[in-house]
Amino acid sequence: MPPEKPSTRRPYHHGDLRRAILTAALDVIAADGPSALSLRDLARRAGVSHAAPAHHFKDRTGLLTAIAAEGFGLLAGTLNEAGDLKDAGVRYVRFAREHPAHFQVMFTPELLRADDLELTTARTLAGEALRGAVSAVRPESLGIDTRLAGVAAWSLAHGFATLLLSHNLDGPVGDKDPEEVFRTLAAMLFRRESRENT
Amino acid sequence: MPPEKPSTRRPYHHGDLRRAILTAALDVIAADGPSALSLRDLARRAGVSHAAPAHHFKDRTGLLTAIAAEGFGLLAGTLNEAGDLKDAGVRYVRFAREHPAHFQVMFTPELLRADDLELTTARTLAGEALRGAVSAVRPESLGIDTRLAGVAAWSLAHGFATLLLSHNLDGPVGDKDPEEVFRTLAAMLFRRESRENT
DNA sequence: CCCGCAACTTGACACTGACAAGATTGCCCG
DNA sequence: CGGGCAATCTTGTCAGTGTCAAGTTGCGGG
Repeated sequence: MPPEKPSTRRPYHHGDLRRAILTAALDVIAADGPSALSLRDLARRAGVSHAAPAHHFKDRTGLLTAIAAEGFGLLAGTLNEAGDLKDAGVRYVRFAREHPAHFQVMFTPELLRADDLELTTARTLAGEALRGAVSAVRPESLGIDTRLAGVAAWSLAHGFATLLLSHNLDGPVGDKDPEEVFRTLAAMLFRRESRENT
Repeated sequence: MPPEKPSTRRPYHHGDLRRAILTAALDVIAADGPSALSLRDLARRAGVSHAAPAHHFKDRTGLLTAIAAEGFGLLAGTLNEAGDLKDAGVRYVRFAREHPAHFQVMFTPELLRADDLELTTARTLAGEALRGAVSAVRPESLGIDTRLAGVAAWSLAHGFATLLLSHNLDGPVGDKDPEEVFRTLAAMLFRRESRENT
């Protein structure tokens, strides 16, 4: 008898196994962190054999590197749409909240293949987007070195996002909208000197 | 013959296996991150059997939780010695650089036993030290909510430290002293409004 | 002195990432 | 149109890991 049992029988070719494994991996990482990620578990979820993922990502490191590259691409995209620097910061925080798995992996270099081409180019793109947003505020008009202003803005946004994801701001921020809170912080950092009276 | 070969013969009891494993673990984590940590490897380094670590830490999670608790203790100690808030920030950054393994584990909650007593008390201590340093600047005199000022200061220091450890500031900061750079950032955040003329 | 308990060992099991070799299938080129 | 080829996926295997259970060793207090 030929294997015509289409309802239960899986096709030999998954169709889009790469995407399926990526999204499953993102779920696992968002829930339990990168250390909880198991290639065999992802294969089981996708209904394929335990060695199938290796064909798309070669490695565990390869999978995580692909995730990081995708993350930097997404981040660059949203940063490039930002109006001003404060908006860029808000988008940075929003990105971390909407893509926690990407975010976490992007900034854990020991999990990544540092010389991967897709990764490095995507990261460069995101870096340029960030620098663009910073230079738009003309920090030199505040008497501040542009590069330092960039580091300050990035540190503030990155620290806020990181603390948020690690549930260290649940107390202070409470149920307030994190993006709104961050807007206040950004205002603290880049307020003009009030030379005008009052 | 009695076992008098102190040079080659290992005693059955290690002496201070707990500390030995902790420091070995810190080395591994600082070099290759928490995911590279293997209990069996630590046991080998200490010259004990593969199950010996479990007696002191029960778990891999237990070991990491102990590291995090120790880290929060150290952090609380140094923050309590800070003169003002800027100094506290500098100490925060210095702590991250001098104890990168502790720092990384402390802020990776999915690796920790969240309800561990030692951990929660140490973390609370560190949190109080931080709040103390923030309240000392009387942020309300700047027209800023104290709680938000704390979040801002913490975010800035934490983001800077995190980006530093993940080698994301190697370009911008270069070979400059990171603590000095951070001093500049802190000054940006908490400068007074220059109401006085000039 | 001895006995109890903490520190450590030995052994086992299920799970994992990685590799090698084979099976299946879509599809491109003749 | 059909044959082969390369991409995709499977099966089998190996060393390494965390964790548990059960046994050993040896120190210190009764």
